[in-house]
Amino acid sequence: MSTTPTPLSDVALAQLLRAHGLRATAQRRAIYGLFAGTANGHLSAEEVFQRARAQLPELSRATVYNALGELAEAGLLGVVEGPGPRQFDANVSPHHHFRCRRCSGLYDIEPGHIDMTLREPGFEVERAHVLLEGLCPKCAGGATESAPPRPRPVAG
Amino acid sequence: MSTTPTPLSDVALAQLLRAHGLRATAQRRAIYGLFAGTANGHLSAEEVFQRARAQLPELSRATVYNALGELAEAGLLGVVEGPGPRQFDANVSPHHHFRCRRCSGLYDIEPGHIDMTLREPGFEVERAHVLLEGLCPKCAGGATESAPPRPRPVAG
DNA sequence: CTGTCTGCAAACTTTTTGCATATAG
DNA sequence: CTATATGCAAAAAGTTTGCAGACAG
Repeated sequence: MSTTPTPLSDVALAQLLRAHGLRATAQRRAIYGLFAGTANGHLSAEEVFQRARAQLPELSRATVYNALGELAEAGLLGVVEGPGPRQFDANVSPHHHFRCRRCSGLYDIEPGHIDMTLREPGFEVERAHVLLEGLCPKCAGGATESAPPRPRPVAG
Repeated sequence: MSTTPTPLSDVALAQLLRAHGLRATAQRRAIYGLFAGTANGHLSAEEVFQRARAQLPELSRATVYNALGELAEAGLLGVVEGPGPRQFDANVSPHHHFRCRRCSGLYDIEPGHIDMTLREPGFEVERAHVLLEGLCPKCAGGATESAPPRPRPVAG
């Protein structure tokens, strides 16, 4: 139940960003630094905004949303959708999640620890949901790879 | 990849609702009828609103949201969270989902068909996410079962 | 320099809420 | 009858967008 507890230096952050094709702006460094630093953190856009603003009072929400989206697309952050605001996850290795119905806390669950009846002690699973994402037969077949990344859902 | 294709009668709908502790109002019958009728449907609140309004022009969105929430809580509908609007699912038996990155289509995946590399032919899985919900050790232990059902997330 | 990123403000989508009226049981 | 559900309208929450100016490379 943990992630890399590596508080990255500002230079290291910049390198990481560039290595992933992103310009190393102060905003992105601060934002990604929150994750790289605090490790196993799950943060919402709003939480990121609040914390990053401590270092960059000028920071705007739009930039936070942009940056988080880019970091996620670049593979530096994971995204967890569910009830309530989207959560961004410092842990990008394949793993799952447990969300508490009462406190809404989000916990990492290692792949090996899951057999649909969860061996992780202490957790009382009431509902398990697997959501796969990718291309459906309609879209995968013959389609010319290039389309709106997120055309407002329609549920086929 | 299917659900009960049973177009329930109005009386049957009413009975079902009452059996689950819900008053059988015209609105709820119309709304739940959409699911019980069209079977394997995944519908967003907005889609439900549009379709149900055909029968009940007075119907309001607030009522749709209320009804869907109650139906879900009663176990008559499943809920699928993800990118975009929440989807309500007529299929309440344990199963999973596949969402297409391109068209956002949502497909039922039977439990047996999933081994994290999906044997369902035609689907190209790019991302698999398991989200478990229930009570975490903090909340399960000693806690006096009674708390806000959905206290705005905080991600512990 | 030049293309990308930022901040601002405004819009948009989805969902929730308060309150008076209507209706199921 | 009475508690519960509805409709309306307004607001909240979360996210996206357009555009002029700033900054990384």
